[in-house]
Amino acid sequence: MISSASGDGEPRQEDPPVVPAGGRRKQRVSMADVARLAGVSSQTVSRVSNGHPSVVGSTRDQVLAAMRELGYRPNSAARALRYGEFRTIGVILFDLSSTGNSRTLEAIAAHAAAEGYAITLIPVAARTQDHVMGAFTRLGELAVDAVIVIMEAHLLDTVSFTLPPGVHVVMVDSDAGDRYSVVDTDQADGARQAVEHLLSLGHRTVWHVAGPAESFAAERRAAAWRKALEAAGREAPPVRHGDWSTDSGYRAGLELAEEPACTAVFAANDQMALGLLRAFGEKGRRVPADVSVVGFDDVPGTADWFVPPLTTVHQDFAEVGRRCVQGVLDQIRGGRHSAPGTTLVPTRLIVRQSTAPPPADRA
Amino acid sequence: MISSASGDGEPRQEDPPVVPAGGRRKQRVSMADVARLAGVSSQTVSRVSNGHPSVVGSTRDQVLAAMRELGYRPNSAARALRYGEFRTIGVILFDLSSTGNSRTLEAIAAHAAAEGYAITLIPVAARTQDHVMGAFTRLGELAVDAVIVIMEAHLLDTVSFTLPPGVHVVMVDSDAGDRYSVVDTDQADGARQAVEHLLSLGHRTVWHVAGPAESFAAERRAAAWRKALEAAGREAPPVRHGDWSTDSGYRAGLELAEEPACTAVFAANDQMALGLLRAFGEKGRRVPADVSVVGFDDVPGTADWFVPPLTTVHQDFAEVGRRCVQGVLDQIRGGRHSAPGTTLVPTRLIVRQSTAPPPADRA
DNA sequence: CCGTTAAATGTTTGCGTTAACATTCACGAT
DNA sequence: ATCGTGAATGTTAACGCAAACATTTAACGG
Repeated sequence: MISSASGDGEPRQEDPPVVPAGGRRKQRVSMADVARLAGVSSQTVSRVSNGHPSVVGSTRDQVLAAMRELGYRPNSAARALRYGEFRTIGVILFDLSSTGNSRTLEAIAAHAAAEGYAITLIPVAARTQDHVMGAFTRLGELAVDAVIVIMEAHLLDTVSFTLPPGVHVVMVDSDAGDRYSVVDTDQADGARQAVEHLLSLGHRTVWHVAGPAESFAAERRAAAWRKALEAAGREAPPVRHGDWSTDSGYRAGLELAEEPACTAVFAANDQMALGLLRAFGEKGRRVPADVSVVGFDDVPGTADWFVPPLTTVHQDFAEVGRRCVQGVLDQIRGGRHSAPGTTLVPTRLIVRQSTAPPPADRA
Repeated sequence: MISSASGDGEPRQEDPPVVPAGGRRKQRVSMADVARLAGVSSQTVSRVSNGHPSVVGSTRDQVLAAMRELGYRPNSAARALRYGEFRTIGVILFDLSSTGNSRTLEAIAAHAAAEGYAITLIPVAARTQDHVMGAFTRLGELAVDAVIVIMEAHLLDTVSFTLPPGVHVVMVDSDAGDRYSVVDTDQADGARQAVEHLLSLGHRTVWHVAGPAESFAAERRAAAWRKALEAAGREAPPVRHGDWSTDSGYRAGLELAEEPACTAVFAANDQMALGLLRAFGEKGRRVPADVSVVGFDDVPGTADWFVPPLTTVHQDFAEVGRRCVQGVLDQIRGGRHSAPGTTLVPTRLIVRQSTAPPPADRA
């Protein structure tokens, strides 16, 4: 019995093997500790830890055993200090409540992880210059090699100065393509598809419920809507502005229901389209028999469950996230900084049941 | 393509003054650099940087000026190495696509930021032991002082060993309250409120569409539903299991629509409730005249826009996030580890228009 | 004037890691 | 034997910061 020396055996199962007895002990195990136990130098431990080839098998095994026994894990702060990089990407954003943002973030996190990068979140409390400034200040003190900014560009104009040197940047959803590296979904083409779909069904023109005026995405969609109508030689009806919320779409819908000429509406997002559906329903305007509605976003598990299921423009947020990560990694690895330019991720129209030809008397 | 439509053409714009001319030079400015320029020792720079009192005004100003001129920012890796802590909290989660998770994360990020902590995201690619294990392994190499785990507990059983020592943990939505520190919404009480509301309207009993069997939250809600029925001396009808998706709710709804005795349904989340509404609509069962429906979650901007607006149990995700951060900070500051125990965040029933007394012939 | 004290600043050191260089050792060629 | 040669391992130094300790300076009572 090898264990006789230790007095009693330890038949008890090791409950939480994780907490070192004292609770507040020396906590971290360093290479030196492992080296001591394995009877080698800490450099050898480092080599094993990094899979360096010139360590003979027997030594490697000893070191690995010592690591396991002590529960060694490398100290990433020391590593970062040594290498001068953190292998971390910061993400600055306003809110996660929009599907688009959270899905983009999810994709960013997944791809960054695959590349061995961690994601640090830098939330911005409110949409004010002050808070944005604060976030960028915090960013300056943070351990990140690059930043992905998910934010309307106009809020950045006054703070771009404070972007710390040596930090690479990619923006999402921005019109700053002339100054920064930008990834965006092809808003304009999505809006064009929506309008052309409705026109091809026989509608005279298409009404538009836009997002808030401060939003670049909203502006883009509105501009493309107008352009597509002009290209087809149709008149553009007056625009209603919402704030992305279901409620604002509802209010716009109550107004539009009173417009007898309105047979087709393009809403700048699905939430507002939902509000439209509700308003039209209450006003006795049937969708799609009397009015056709197209949304934007294709919120999964929702847009397809509207009554009726919503024809909408699908955005590929996962692809946006992927390209963001690709963008910052290119910058980091290439040593370049923010090469200005815009990458557009295609959108596509998903035709469901909220669109149909206009009523016969208005065709 | 970049639409240069914004063609303002203002070449007068100041370049960021921060980048040292060479563009790609030694990049990082250290305390030593600042010290040299200011003509002081690097320790004095350190003192200024940390607001230490014993630096005379004139010296402080000199140092601050030098910092500004060089664009100095402290190296958090060195700081972390020195202090032995990272001021960072890791968050492990499966997906951000559920409203609950993303809202919880948002609250966590906001409160952590307020406390001077950063958030590092550790996404888990898929719901398999392998992937979970992988995430925890990565976690071991990550620069975090504590971890918040947003995940069904049963997936953790086999991996709990690998929780690195010295890392504090708080779990969300878990039944591991006996082993870990857990924060959860009061699922059971929410379900109880839903059932009692329906019974008080006069329904004989309440049917239930549960979440997937693996989910602890689903199990809790189902158990509380059953208990509330029993407490009222009612029979519990057979449970349908969905998978949280709208579609699974729809399928369950098609079945329930064939049950003439079914006048009240409690769905384990809003998505499935939406599917129910749709199925009942298609089958000619009016909500709430023929059947009452209650959901769970109160997805903002959505549940209140269902047709009819959904009576549902509101979850305070922001509060959950807040308490998670509070929990890990208590552990970090108190030097304690994961004090087992569960904190429950209250839920409350929001009565809208999807519930009503049962049809007269079935009261 | 000195000595004492405290305030302001400087010097040394080590946090954990790894690149760069130094050493040891076995072995085959001379 | 002796000397390379190269593979395996060890030693040193530095990354940027701040605690601990050391030094200088100013102020003041005797």
